Amino acid sequence: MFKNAAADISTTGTEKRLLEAAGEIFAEYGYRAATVRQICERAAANIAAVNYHFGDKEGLYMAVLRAVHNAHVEKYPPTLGLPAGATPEQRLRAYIRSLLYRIFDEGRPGWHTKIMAREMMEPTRALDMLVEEGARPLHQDLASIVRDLLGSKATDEAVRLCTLSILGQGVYYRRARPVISRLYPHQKYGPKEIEGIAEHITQFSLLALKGLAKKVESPGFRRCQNANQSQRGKYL
Amino acid sequence: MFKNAAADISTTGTEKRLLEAAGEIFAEYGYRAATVRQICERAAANIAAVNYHFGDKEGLYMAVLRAVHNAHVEKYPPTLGLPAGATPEQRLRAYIRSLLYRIFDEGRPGWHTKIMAREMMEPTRALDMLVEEGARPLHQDLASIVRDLLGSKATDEAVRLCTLSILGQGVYYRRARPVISRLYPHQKYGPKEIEGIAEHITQFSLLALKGLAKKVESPGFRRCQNANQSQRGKYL
Amino acid sequence: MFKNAAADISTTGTEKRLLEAAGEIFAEYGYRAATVRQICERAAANIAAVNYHFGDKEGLYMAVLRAVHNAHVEKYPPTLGLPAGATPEQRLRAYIRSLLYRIFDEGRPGWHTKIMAREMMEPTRALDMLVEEGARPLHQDLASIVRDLLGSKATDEAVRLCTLSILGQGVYYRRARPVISRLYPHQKYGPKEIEGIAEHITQFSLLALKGLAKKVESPGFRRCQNANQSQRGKYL
Amino acid sequence: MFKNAAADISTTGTEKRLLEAAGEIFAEYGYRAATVRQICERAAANIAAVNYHFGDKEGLYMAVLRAVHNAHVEKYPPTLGLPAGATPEQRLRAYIRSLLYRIFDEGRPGWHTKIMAREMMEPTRALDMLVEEGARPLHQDLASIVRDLLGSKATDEAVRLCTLSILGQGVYYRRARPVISRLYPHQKYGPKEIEGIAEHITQFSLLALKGLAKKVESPGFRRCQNANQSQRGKYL
DNA sequence: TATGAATGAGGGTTCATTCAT
DNA sequence: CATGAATGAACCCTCATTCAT
Repeated sequence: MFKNAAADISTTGTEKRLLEAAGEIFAEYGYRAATVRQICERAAANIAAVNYHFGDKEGLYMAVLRAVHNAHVEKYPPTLGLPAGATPEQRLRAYIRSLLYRIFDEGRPGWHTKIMAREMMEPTRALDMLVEEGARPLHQDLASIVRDLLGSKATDEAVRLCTLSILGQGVYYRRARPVISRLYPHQKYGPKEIEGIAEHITQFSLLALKGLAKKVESPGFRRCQNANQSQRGKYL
Repeated sequence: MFKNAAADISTTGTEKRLLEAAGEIFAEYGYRAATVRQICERAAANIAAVNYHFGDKEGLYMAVLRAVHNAHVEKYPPTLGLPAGATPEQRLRAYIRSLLYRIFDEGRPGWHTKIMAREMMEPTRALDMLVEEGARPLHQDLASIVRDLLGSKATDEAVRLCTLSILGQGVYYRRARPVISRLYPHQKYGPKEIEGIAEHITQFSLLALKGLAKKVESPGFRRCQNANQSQRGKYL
Repeated sequence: MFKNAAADISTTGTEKRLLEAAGEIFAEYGYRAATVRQICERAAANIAAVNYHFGDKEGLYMAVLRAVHNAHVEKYPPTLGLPAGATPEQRLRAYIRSLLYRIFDEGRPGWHTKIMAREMMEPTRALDMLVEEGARPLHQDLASIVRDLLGSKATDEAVRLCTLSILGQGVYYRRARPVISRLYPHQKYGPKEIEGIAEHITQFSLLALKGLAKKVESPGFRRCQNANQSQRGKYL
Repeated sequence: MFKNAAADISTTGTEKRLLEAAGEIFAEYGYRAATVRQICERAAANIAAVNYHFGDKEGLYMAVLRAVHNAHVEKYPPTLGLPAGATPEQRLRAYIRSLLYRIFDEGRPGWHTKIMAREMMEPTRALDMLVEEGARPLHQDLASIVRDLLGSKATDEAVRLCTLSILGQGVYYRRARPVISRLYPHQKYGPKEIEGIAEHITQFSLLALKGLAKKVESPGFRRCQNANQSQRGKYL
């Protein structure tokens, strides 16, 4: 059909510029609102270049996702650069800081977060790949930290719920930014503030996890998870 | 100009059907991708009906937002139906349950959440209204609960961070649903599961808040919030 | 069909307001660009009022033309208010002044000139009426003055050509106003300037007519009118 | 933006056909009433061709004006083909004949006159260009001839008024054609008749100018121009 | 390998007109 | 008599895509 039906390593200059431009524009305007004319213009390429190199608009979008994903894991490696014998607390803090820096990243890998957010809203066929190669490892990394902090008796469900609670706290800062910036107009998000937020989420989550860890060891925790409304009072 | 320049109580059948159809379609496809032709078709109305009743596409969108917002506050009143002397713990639980039911609501008021999510991604001029009339009271309600739980010595910043941490946990279930459902394909979200999630978030947050409340009363907490990396170790 | 298929004397309030509003708007925007909504809005009438009272847009236009024409002959009677024994020179001056005041009239009868100008550009079926009842008498009035000034030996063709030459001078000020105002931006057209222009056209035309009158009486004038290029030199 | 943002010499076949068709249709129906569908149909081009080649309808209109203007000055060069030592009388006659041939031209450059006439009625942004590049030189050419004939003592105002008087006589034949053809239905406008009209206007104007030239040299002419009504009698 | 002219479907919007009330 | 909701055709324009070169 067209040139790059399958993943292809060799990319010409035009192709690179096209990916670059498309990344910016897809991140900024979304898949629908972005136009190939706009992309080609910014890439100083011919209108037909998109169809020639990527088949169609969707092919270009997929290629952008692949490229952005690669750039992302390259800049934010899952190892987090921690020493081998790091404590769960240290690993959690490192994880959260990494997450927040990713979220507030305005540079090229920041496209990843924006495009990911768009995929959540209107999933395309690319979301499966992004989940498998991006989100799942990230979730599993955090889950293993959480498991270490909750203790071996914690159920899988408890680990999952806590994992989502931690991720949710961080991700909210991207998702709700338009609202937050309207609610607190004077708040800035420089490196210092990001560190502050990371520290807060770390503390907040550690306190919760440690509290839960205690409860897990006391009898009745499992029932508590499934408690219906009438039973709820006694746990608080 | 057109018929409904200002808010109008009397709505004809066509107008109602138009609002209904537009609500569904805007929620599903977003403002840009939704077409007036599609909306009119579903509403069994003429193409020109949008122009006649609402001026243009944007006017229809604003009217939908108004209607959806009204239906929303009607179905989920901010009072939460709690008795006067409810404890902060009870109020927090009620708040979180209300939030989650709102989030998982698939019916008409559920459009509110979907449309709100779309506004986050691509804010229109309507977002200001939605924030002022919807998000701000919700934030303030939760913030006052958090303040009660943190104690009077807590700083405004601490209250704000904790408020966002709680909201983030809940909202994540809507935002990340496409990812979560891929990570845990067998998970269902019936009333029982929603209750379970609400209970988890409540417990998680209460443990964290109570832990923080203790720290606030011990000297050094303020420094902790602003701690830089080198100082961080001693708080854990 | 509709109410006013034929000319009707009795006009309700709505009808009058509709004619009034339509006159202004047709004069300003032309038949095509004018919209019935705009007209009805200005007339504070219902949208359907045009169809009810005048059948359709064209019916309204015709009614406007009739009304404007009547108002026109009422304000500018062809008698020009001259005494019985007025000399041809006096009659010519009066005619030209009347013509210019008509042309520069910005009030309601001024619509006549504007609408007439539009009819020239895109004649409708109404033009026949306007010519017969408006333009023809005006031409004939001027032609009789011209005949008196040229003398009895002047041919009909000479009279016609001179008549058109005089009318053309005056009408040019309306037709070419956008150009003239760009060529001479500082020129104003108050009563004083209009008098000046009228005086100029009168002088210019009288000198020409008197010169032609002399030639008519000298042999060879008839040949002059049909002269081909090679013969032309000897007349100048 | 689109292809022809700036003036472009190389025009494809489609572009030429589009200009051709647009010229005819704009001249016939005017800017508003003309539809791009109609134009594209006549040009055997796709609807989107207008957008591609000229940006939008207005861009096409501007391009038509440029093209028509160029064709116009090419066919009717301002030099008029007169020998160097031509007398003012000869230059006036040549000017008027050129004007009339332009006015009665039914071919492509004739669009110029029609479109110019439409611009007068509903000026667009193009009128400025047309005036500067078309009308102003034409006015100035005639004004210099008039000045030669009136003599050096004539005021600028007198020159301007006489210039407009001469132009008005000629232009009237286009503007009022629908009326004139109704008043004198048997009149034809072949080359012979056009020559006759040109000769008449030349004679008419020369006689007037010469008469005025005499007056200018007699004392009191300046007062005559500004004379109010009570003073008018003594000049006739 | 790359271009730019050309395409056709579909976008939102405007308009004069009609019809039940 | 008069209304206003409703209609459908047509408007200009945008878009991703294709094709001959």
